[in-house]
Amino acid sequence: MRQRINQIKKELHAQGYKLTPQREATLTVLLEREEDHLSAEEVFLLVKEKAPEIGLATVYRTLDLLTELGIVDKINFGDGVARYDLRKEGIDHFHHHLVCMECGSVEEIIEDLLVDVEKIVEEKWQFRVKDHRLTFHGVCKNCQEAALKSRKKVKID
Amino acid sequence: MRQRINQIKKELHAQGYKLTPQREATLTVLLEREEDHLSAEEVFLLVKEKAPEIGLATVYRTLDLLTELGIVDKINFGDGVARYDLRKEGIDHFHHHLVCMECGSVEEIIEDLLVDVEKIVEEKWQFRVKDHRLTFHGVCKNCQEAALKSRKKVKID
DNA sequence: TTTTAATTTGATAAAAATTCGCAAAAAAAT
DNA sequence: ATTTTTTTGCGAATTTTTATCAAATTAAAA
Repeated sequence: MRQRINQIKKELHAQGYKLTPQREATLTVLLEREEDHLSAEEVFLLVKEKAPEIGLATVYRTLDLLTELGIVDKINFGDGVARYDLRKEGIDHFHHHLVCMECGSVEEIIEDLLVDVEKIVEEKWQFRVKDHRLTFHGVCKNCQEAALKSRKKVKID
Repeated sequence: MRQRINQIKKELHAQGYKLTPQREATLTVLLEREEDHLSAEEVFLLVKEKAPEIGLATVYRTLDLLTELGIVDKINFGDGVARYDLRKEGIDHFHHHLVCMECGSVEEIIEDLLVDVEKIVEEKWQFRVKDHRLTFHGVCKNCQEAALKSRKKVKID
């Protein structure tokens, strides 16, 4: 993790920005909760535990900055809040989400499923693809099983 | 267009809702600007031209209702506003977007590019896919050409 | 056709998320 | 040590969306 932060520190410096304590605290939170998809507010609350003096605006500014540098992805699942997602090391842009319509859970897929599709888009629409967002909405494994169980229960009753 | 509205009227009635003049005006706007991706505010202004007495809240309510019934898709390109997009007739969910990072234009693709990908997701992650959102970010044809031209110009200067 | 009940609406207030303005603090450059 | 630049924290302001509620509209019942 230290190493990862150092890497990002370099990227910041390369663009003329500094790794301030506030920015480091924010990054630490993002790293610690890499699996999650935190909103700015959520990041703020978590950072506050480490550095109580930090302001919400600073968190927003930091997240903006990291987004601009391509260190995090700003995503939106349609619930009215922006969420921030640390990019995996070495991976350009390929990472997708499975959003469960029942329980709201968000699972991540780190596999590139779109190589062929991108090729089609580039050729057929003459569109130079730089990045993409792919989200599937549906029912996760858990909820499928839960639904099955509760249906069985109803039958018994 | 009349026909399309009538079809939707039936869908509304089937769910116990009425096609009020306000709702019809909203639908008309959505139909007239099918190519665009209007925000609630934009829809509101356009509807106001036809029916000046309409309130913003009603437009929001109507768009919500239409979203719930699956007549429109609520999408979010990350610019902080929800946009609403009439679904094509007969087409379930397959429609994607090309968002240009230079000029902000949004092009629509009405082709299903994800049949294979969905199959993989269903199998590998045991996730029952109901819908998806796929957006490509990149540079549109126009901007590519413009960039080419301006580069040539610089060379001449 | 009048009465009654249920839906829908418009206006405005309220809420939620994000950005702005600006003086103070911190860091870097001179 | 001073000056300049960046960054921060705070609160106010903005923006987008939702909630409230009485009035208007529509459908149903009598």
